[in-house]
Amino acid sequence: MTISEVSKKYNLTPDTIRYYEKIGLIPKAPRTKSGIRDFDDETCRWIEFIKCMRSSGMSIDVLTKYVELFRQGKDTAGERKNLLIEQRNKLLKKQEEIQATIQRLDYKIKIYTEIVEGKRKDFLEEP
Amino acid sequence: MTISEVSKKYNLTPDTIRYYEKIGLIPKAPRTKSGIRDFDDETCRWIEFIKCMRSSGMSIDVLTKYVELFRQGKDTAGERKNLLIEQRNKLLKKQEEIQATIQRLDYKIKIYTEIVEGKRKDFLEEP
DNA sequence: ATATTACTTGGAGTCAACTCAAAGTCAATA
DNA sequence: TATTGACTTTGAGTTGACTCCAAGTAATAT
Repeated sequence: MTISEVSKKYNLTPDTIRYYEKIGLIPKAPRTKSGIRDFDDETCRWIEFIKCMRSSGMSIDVLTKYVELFRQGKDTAGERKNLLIEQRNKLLKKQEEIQATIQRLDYKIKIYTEIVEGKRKDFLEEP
Repeated sequence: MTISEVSKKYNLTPDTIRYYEKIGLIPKAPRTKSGIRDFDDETCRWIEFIKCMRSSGMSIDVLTKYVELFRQGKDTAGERKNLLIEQRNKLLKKQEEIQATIQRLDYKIKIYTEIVEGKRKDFLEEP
């Protein structure tokens, strides 16, 4: 698979994919004899994994650490597990923050609906 | 309230609060005769509101837009409502992404637990 | 009266995560 | 054979969101 095919498949720009490879966030993709990247399944799985993790806001720093541990082999399984647990906890916290914000937005949207429908004229100009 | 008091109350640095004021993310705080900020309740409520919205990852750009509409008065209530709805939808999407990532992490953590406990020796070195 | 401390400003610097530009290579087509 | 288009690299530039610095002022403590 060429970089542009992978780029379409995962909706990442070729530049981003090359950047991820450069910083060690995904393995170095195999190359054709003329030096062009020819992505194999394993590299694609890494891209998909990284994309999923990044989409939740996980930092590149943490992910490169994970990838690095991975490359060091099975002895680092425990450390990788701890890293993932820590990140999961961060995501849970983030989820709570988002939940709180959504609830607040729901309330404000309700108020705005009443205002817009003219059912509430006593609107205090408050955030 | 001085800036350092507000800073402690909301766990934001004074620099961040000044920055928020400068870019119009919060109203200009009242000043003492010697020019020092003396935050009132309304400004504090804005800070708290902005802090909550920012904690969910909402962009400064969108929030300044909201604040700007707010300043334009009640005619913009409909537009503000739409803006909030759009942001709520974004947060819902983000929440789903995080949820998907957490589930994936849960699975991986389970696998890692088995590996660490020696219950799984057939581990394929896959992301 | 001087020193300390907390504030003020404008502007520069930092960091994460891309994103773009320039110059070059290679395979395929007109 | 020449051009086209997709790839390559290195390195610089951008964006968002702060964060820090230097120089200055004002109120308070010694």
